[in-house]
Amino acid sequence: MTRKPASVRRQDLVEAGLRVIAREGMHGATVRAIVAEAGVPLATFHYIFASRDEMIGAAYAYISEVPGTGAALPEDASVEDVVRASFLRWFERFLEHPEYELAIMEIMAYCSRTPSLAHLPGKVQEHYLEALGELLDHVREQLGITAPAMPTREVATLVLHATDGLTYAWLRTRDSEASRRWIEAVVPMLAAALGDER
Amino acid sequence: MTRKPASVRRQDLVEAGLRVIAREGMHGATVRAIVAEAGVPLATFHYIFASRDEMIGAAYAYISEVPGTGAALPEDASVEDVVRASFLRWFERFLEHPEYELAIMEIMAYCSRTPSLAHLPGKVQEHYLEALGELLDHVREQLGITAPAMPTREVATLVLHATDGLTYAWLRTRDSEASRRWIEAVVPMLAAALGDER
DNA sequence: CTCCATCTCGGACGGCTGTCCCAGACGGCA
DNA sequence: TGCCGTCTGGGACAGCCGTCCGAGATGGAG
Repeated sequence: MTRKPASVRRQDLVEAGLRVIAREGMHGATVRAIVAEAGVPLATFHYIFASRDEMIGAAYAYISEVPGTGAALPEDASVEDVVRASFLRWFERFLEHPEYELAIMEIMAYCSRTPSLAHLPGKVQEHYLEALGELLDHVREQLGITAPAMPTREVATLVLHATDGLTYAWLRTRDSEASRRWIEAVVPMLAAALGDER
Repeated sequence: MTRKPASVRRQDLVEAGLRVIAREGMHGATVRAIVAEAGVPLATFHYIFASRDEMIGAAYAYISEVPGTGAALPEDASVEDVVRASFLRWFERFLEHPEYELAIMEIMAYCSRTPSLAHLPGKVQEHYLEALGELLDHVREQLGITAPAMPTREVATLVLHATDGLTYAWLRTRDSEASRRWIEAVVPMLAAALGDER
């Protein structure tokens, strides 16, 4: 086995762990399955992590560091057009790897059940809201919105709840067409909150 | 042990299973933990269920049979008032046992990972939408709404996504005040969809 | 009362789990 | 070159897992 510093091994294992959880679920993500995915011997795992829980926590924290969807806006777009395009782009990316969103949901549930990890979901949410807020501010600037109907933070909350609701519902039904219809209905509401007052 | 017909034992075990999942999570809901909760010997479990998975499926199906929140409307209420009151009542009930919603989320994830149970989440969602639709029609009738802005089914979808989003987000943050603020922002949108056109 | 379907229940099975120990191999620095 | 901190990796541990067996208790039907 090629010799690697612990920090690199750590990231390898975290990424392998996420792949296994996405493929097999939290139930099948045993230490042995993860080291097999990473191609390292079993004992390496506990050389890097004190426990399996620590690794799960590291994986959950790792997730929220992945960057959001950067946006490239068309020239003469309305607020509604921009919101629709952004939301749909997020959704299409979601559809490429829905099992990852299921994995994130499972990890969240596991963390909130585990005392030593219970603080993480709140931090992840905070990270989401911050990243979303920056994105929204950027969009508002580009669209020349000067008298917003709602503070950025509140709009970010609105959007996050929307993606959360869509994620949960889609994972139950796997009905992408229904999801797109729902997006179509929600976009005007989000656009109204993002745009200028009245 | 008092002698009971299999059908009653079955329900006992399902309810005990739900209690254990709500308390310990799917991870801790072992067959042994469930029979201990129900107060029956281990072998009884496999006398009733062919496998643990079968019991999980039965538990998930059992959930969607629990009735929704019946509503008692005030006399001269606006559409918005009714929507707000209904949503807040649902939320207060949610807050009484949030660990049950977490349990349902975990069961949903587990089912959608397990081939023999993968069809259940879709059925549960269908059941939700149907029950919600009936409730909404009832509300519309009482409020004298004759030219709805949106078909019932679509409004039900809107509401379900809203509760899903709130559930997911609250479970991360456990911030009830933020949730109430979000409800306040969403209620007008839902009311507009529920009420008469324009 | 007798019979038999139904239900109870202690115990055991192999397999898998997270964690740990310890000997050994590597490779940068003195 | 020799040393020593860093990393590798085989193997083992106790414990828990889902599932199964088979003998015994029960109680309503005939």
